[in-house]
Parts: sequence; C-alpha cells; structure tokens
Amino acid sequence: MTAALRIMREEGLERLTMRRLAAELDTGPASLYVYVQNMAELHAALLDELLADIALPHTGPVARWRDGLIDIMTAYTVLLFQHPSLARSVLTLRPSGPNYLRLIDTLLGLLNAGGVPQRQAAWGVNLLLQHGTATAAEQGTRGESVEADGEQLALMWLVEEASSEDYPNIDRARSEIFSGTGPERLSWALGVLIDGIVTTSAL
Amino acid sequence: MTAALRIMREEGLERLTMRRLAAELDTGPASLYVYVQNMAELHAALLDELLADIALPHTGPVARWRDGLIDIMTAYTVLLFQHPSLARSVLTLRPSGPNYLRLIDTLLGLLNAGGVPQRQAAWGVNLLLQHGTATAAEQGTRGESVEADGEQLALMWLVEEASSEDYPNIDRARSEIFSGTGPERLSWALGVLIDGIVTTSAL
DNA sequence: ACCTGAACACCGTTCAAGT
DNA sequence: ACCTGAACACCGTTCAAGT
Repeated sequence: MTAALRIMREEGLERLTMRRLAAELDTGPASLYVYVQNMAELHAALLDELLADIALPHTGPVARWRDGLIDIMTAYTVLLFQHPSLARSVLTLRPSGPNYLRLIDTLLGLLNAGGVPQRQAAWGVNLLLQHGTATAAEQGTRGESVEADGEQLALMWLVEEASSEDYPNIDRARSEIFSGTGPERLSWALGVLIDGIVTTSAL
Repeated sequence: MTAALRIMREEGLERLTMRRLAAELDTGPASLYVYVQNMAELHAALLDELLADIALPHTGPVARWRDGLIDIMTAYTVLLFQHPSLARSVLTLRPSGPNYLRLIDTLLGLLNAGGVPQRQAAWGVNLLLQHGTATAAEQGTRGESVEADGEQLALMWLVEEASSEDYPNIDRARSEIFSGTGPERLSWALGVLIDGIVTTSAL
C-alpha cells in the first residue's frame, strides 16, 4: 500500500494503474485482486491513508466549535486539492475507512457543541464534506493537465465576451465572477455552509 | 450529435465511447476528431444540449425570486441525476455553452432580485451549481452499478456497527445520518445554501 | 483540403493453470 | 489454498496515407 501512495504522490493518481502498481511490486496485475476487490477499493484505502495525517482537535474549548469546523474542513479540502483525481474518485465512493469515520465523528461533535439539532448536524456534515470533495475535484484540475487550464481560459474569455444583450446579469456581475483568491472563496463558502446549517431547520 | 444523445439516454455515458459513436455513424474513431477536440468537449456539448430543456422563468414576480432559485436548481439537479456520469464529467469541465451561460445569467438575476450584493451573488451561483453537480455525481451512482449499491450498504453497516466508544457522536446521530428522502435532503440543502448566500457577506 | 484505416500505447478484470 | 501468466474485451488519440 506504501507503493501505491508513493506512485500517487510522485506521478499522480492517473498513473497509478493496476498494471503499473503490479509492475512496481514485481508481479502481474491479477495478484492485486487478492488484496482489493477493484480500483475503487484501492482509492478508498488511499483516502483513508491520507486522512490519517489531518489533525483532529477533538478536545478544545467548546466555544471555539466554529473555528474547529473551519480548520478541519480547510485541512480536508487542502488535502484533496493536492490529489484532485482522488477527490473525483472519492465523490462516488462513500468512503468507510476508520479515519473517515473519525472525521465524521469529529465534525458531528463540533456541530453538537454549537447546539445544532441532531438532524441538521447529520445532514450538515454530509453537505460540508461533499463541498470539500467537490471543490477539490473541480478546482484541482488546474495545472494537472494543460487542457484544463485551456478550458478555464476559454470560459473566462466567453464570460468576458458575453454580450450584455444576451446575458445582462453576467454583464453586470462580470467583475465578480472570477474575483477573489481560492482561499478567500473557500472560507466564504465554509461560512455560508456553517451559517446555513446552524440556522436552517430541517423539515 | 443526436446519435451521441441517443446512446447516452439508452445505454448511459459509460457506453458512449468514441469508438462506439464512430461505429454508429459508420466511420472510424479518427473522424470524430474533426468535430470535437476530445472526449471532454463531447461531454460539454451533451450537457449544453440537455440544458436546453430546462425551463428558465426569466420573467415573473420579483418577490418570488427564492422559489425561482429553488425550482431551477431542483430542475438542474434532477436533470443531472439521470446522467450521473455526465455530472462527474461536468464537475471537471467548466462548461461554457450558451445554455449554461443562460442558466448562470438567470440565477444571477434571481439573486439580484433578492437584493444580494454582486459578489455574494456571483460566488453564490458557483456554490449552487457546484452543489447540484456534486449531488448528482455522488448520489446518482445508486443503481448505475451493482458495486455502488454494495458500497452504500457497506457504509450503512459500518455506521450501524460503529462502536459508541470509538465514535460517540456517530452513535448519537445514528438515526439521522441516513434519514430523510433524497428530495427532502435536496430541498434542505438548497435552503441552507440560499440562506447562507443571502446572509453571509464576502470578505 | 478533407477524411480515415490502422496503429500506438495503453486500460481493468477474469480465469485456467501452475505451485 | 494461494497466486499469477496470459488472455479478454476493451479504451482515447494520433498520423500517415488515401480520396
């Protein structure tokens, strides 16, 4: 499993194929299926391995629950940002490793500390983690491939050129659509989510 | 392009390969590269085609801006729910077709009608669309493959079994983690996002 | 100039056969 | 019982060669 982590870190998840990993371990690809059922299970194992490294301040002053949430969610998002294609995989994975359960448990605990009703807390954790994963999967494309950068530029150009007759609201919002830095937008989004989770009652 | 849509609708995006589409059009795969640059561009074109069908109530009473947002976002999410693997593709695509721009413009208009400051509106549209796309990509896996259902069950089992010592908060929230129906959770999430976007000022 | 057959360089997964 | 070579059934993309 360390070999898999190394390949991912050094060459990216794209290059971590069953055949490549098998070659690294001096065997045939069929042998890997003794340890994992399929590619998805390998990705799940990698995620849990990575999650072992994020700091979970399970204890701490109850009053700082909001900062705790933001810190953990930022760490989670930044972690996946470094492995965008893993994030893409995680989105369809429903991870279930011990470190992922620990992460869920900690987030739930912080929302509980904030006095958020149980249902909102449970649904909110889902929303928060989905946002982190999706943000990494989406934004993280930058730099991973040349085409992705090209597409980003193509969209910016289109938005620049979007005629004020056809798209009057885009025209008005033009300057804000790509404004702000990644961290600024992430911290705003986390604020939106947490505020909404705390104040919006379910059903 | 109609052939591509038909294959996707009848057999799923997974089966819509360059080779399969070329065969359908009685030619070799190389010929497709005259019309699209790559697979991503084909997916982008498909998304824009689908978006042509969603109703955009651009006009209407200004006071109903919130309902308008919820209606459009629900339609967008439901649309992608039927094509989960397209949703996965869209997440990394930064779509730029005319119908996608129209969707952005309409959402911006509704947030403007709600008196949301320009920056919050612009960033908020991003957040809303990302949520819709990610939800479809994530939940939509159900039924598309047998393994995905199995993984869902595996997670439910793990959460059921999660010991109260190791994961006390999961233990307490157990009954709520999988509670509610898809539509209930979607409408709650949209409420969270809209409330948060309206009330959380950027920077 | 426009189109495409055939090849390049790969995939994940299965299974019969070996140890 | 455990492991794996070789095969199955595919991919997206490129490019030299034809029309």
